Amino acid sequence: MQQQKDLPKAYEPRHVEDRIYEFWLKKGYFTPKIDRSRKPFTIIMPPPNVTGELHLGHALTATLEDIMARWHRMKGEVTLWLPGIDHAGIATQVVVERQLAAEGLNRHDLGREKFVERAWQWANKCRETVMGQHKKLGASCDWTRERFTLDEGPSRAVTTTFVRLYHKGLIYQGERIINWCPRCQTALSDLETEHREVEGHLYYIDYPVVGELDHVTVATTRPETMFGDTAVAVNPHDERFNSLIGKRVAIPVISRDIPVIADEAVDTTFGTGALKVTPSHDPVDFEMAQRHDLPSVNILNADGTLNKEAGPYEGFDRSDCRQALLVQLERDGLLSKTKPHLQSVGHCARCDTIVEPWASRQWFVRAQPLAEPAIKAVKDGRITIVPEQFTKVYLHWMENIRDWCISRQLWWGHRIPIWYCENCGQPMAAVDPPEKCTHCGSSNVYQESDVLDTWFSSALWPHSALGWPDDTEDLRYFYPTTVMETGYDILFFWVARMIMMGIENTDNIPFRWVYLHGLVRDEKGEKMSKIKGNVINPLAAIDDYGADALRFAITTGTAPGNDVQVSSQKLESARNFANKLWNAARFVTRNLPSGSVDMGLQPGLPVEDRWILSRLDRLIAKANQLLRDFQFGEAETQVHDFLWGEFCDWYIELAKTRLREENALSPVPVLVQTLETSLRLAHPFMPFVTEEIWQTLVLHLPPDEARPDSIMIAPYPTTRGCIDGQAEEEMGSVIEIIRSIRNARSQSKVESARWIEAEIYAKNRSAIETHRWAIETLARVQPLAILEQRRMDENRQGAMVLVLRDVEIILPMMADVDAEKQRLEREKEGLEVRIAGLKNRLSGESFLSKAPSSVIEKERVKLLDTEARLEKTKERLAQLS
RNA sequence: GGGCGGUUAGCUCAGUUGGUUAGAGCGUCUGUUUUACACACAGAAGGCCAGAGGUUCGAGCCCUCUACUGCCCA
Repeated sequence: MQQQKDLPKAYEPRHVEDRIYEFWLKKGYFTPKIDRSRKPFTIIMPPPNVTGELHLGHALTATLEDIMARWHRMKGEVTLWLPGIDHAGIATQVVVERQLAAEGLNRHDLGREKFVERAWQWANKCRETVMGQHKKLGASCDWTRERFTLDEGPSRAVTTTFVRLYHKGLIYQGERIINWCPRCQTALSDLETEHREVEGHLYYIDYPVVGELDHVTVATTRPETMFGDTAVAVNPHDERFNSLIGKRVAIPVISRDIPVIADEAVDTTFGTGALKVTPSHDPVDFEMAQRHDLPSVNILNADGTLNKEAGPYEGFDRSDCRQALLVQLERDGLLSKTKPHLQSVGHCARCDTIVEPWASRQWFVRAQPLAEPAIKAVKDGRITIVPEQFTKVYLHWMENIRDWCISRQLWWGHRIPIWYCENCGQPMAAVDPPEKCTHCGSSNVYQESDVLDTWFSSALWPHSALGWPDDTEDLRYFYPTTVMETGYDILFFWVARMIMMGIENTDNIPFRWVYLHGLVRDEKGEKMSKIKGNVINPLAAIDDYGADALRFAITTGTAPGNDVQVSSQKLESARNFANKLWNAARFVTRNLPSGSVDMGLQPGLPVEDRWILSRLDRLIAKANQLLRDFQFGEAETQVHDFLWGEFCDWYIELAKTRLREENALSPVPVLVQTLETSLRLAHPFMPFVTEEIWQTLVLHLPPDEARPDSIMIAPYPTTRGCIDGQAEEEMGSVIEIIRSIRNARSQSKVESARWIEAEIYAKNRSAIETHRWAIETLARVQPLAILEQRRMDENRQGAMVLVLRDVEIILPMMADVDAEKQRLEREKEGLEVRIAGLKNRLSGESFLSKAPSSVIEKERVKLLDTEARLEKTKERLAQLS
């Protein structure tokens, strides 16, 4: 890789990212080498749709998966992240139909074959686009294994599964009420139907009783369905209607007679208590019709217009029909009441059209037998869902599962592998097209025209993407996979069904872990959508801020399963962090001597060196633990805080003073080691900037055979036993001294360039003395006297006295006496309050007997420290008055 | 109707076995071109952790109820 030895002043992602990605690709790092002696880490990417481009939700998915993949790869595990694309039946068909419409065509003008060809052209283009976008993000997935759900292999997995389930009796064809989208002209599953509360009306319509002057009033939200009524039902215990049961009433307008029946399911409190029964267009009515052996009358055409059953309203669109019918009923005096009513209306998840419940012959999966092992796998802990709260949601859905409508009246998708015989009419299920009917031998067979629900193939994805139904090496090695990572909104669509079908087909769980992330929202907390126009395009964000910044912005400071709000402010601060890291690296490389640097650490390192190495060790332990627990956001925060708040703010500043000092031990080896280790820690989160810096850094280091060519295959840091409590305490003290002097300067409005005089009294004088130069430089104090004991004889009225935990600082000529008195008075009060609290706690008998001794000890030390501080503060106050 | 979340600084959010004086980013205010970084540095202000009870030596965290709010399922 081309690498400049000097880094430009600001990090410029656009000059870096593509070059680095190409380098990784060329090296083949994304493609694992199967090693049967080692357990692999496998993620199958939940495939994005071929309907266009990736949005921020996809970017979040990809980033989290990449974090995991890179971490495990660096840990030396055989890592496979397998990318894929989903054919997205309805969604894609909608897109292609829209393109055709722009040319003044519809799909029937083209015919099925030509239409599917068009869809393939579109799909292939999208496949490229999506791949390119993932590359921009830095996704380290194995492109040599990329799969499309309509590829030959996955397609064969679909037909194989269908045929097996069919023969096991787990797939059946039947007449049921399904959700019909009149715009897409296909059946939908329950999951693809979104219910929304809509302000509608409840219409009270009078049905005349045949042969009498009486009538019965029924209440309905969908008056136009009355043409499909085949009964009026009342509750048998409802005395109001007792005399009506068994009589017949006439449907208004078309005057068809229907019986009045009694059924326990009728809710006497809804409407009038009399219910019109429309078996073809309502699920509850459908069941009631079966109980009473009522006929069904279908009143709709596939496009949502009414058919001949509607008499004068034949050909009307359903909504036009409702309006016109209401006018007529009103005129005829049959509409006795209209009142506002909040109702739940199903909408097509793809095109938002109101769906119609419609009795039709469709293919279904018998879900309950498949759900049982899927429930067990989660209950007995073979599959763990993170975060845990989604386990309940999963189990609740699984335990109440309903049969799954899998046939779609579309052209784009896996065609159902059922053939019918022209002669005997028998259906046959077969993976390969049968030559003749297995029942009568006729060669007159034709295939079912419907295709399968896209999610049917998604359900197989973890094993089909690895080669199933073939017994491939990939399948044997990488299955069951390790983690399924996706948004919680598709827990049912994807995860639940993958578990059902995975176990059914392979007798094994599809993945060990399920990690669910939250949804991406805009800065107002709203879901991003093209209609609202509040989408942040990931590519545009990468262009403006860099891929690392985008990744960091959407994953940092978030808890698993919680929604994330993205804003340009967040992207900006993420970019700033990348730049901070970049500049820290510039500082380090700039101070490297020409030629190779000896990275070796010598014994007897200065305190600040031992301090930063100790802090780094703690970070390493924490980061690994957090990554293990899927707490990526927190891991990133920790890395960020260490790099910015400890390494940059303190260690580099301290190192500067040493670099200026003639005989001081060079901080360079520790600078380099800390930076290099931090880069590896940060690499899974920010792969580009860390690689770019790392490559530059190693140019300065002595050649090392063992060093890999890329940070992405370098080992993830592990702890090295550098924890040094004593160094941490001492540096804590130094930092406290510097901070309080800076604070005092600022309060007293001392110009920042001015040097001021200071005296420090410290019991551990020699320890503080070691840091003399650091304190002088960073607090801008000179001359500085460091003494063991306070010189009691002195009583400088104008001095400011800072009382710290075990140090006192005198800043002569800093304060006006009154202000200083007030400040100390406030401080005294604060300390007294604390002491009172601590004393109170420590005098409680139950606290002393029940709290662990370590906690008690801590409180005691705290009390002693605070009392000492109070004493000194009081002394100073006495001096001033 | 059933279920699951959320409510912590002006805004967006962390806070995972209950244990210092509750944190970060952004924003605000005051200073600063201090040779890595103004995409920065230094300092500051800002919180009855929704409310009420309870458990505990000790509660932002556990339990109960209430309010508001979001989502999922019917």
